[in-house]
Amino acid sequence: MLSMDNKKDALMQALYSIPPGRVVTYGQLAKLAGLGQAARYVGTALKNLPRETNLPWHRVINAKGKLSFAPGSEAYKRQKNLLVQEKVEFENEKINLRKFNWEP
DNA sequence: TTCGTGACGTGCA
DNA sequence: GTGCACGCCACGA
Repeated sequence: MLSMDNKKDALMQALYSIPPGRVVTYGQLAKLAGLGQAARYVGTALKNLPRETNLPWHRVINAKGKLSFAPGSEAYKRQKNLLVQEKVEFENEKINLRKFNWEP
């Protein structure tokens, strides 16, 4: 035991618990996974996820309520599309955390 | 072990 | 609202 992958595991579990139609920030997810202020690590971890994954990585946005991708990029459009499909609304390229932020 | 990097966050001008 | 500096954590060379 004593696996050092627990951080990633905890992160993946926290990620998997995010309900559809809701979003959480990188910092929030880090805290939920028990990683403290490791928002940057969350981004790095999600980056390593395969494109074809069952995990709702698209429900993770930054504290400003926006996507952490260059506007117009393929990745940006991909994430936005997935969120819109879940009824998450965009107000001028940004999400209203008051309405869509998930608080467990 | 030390150094640089990153899909980040918060405070302040 | 926008931009910048600094802080945080984990990771790989």
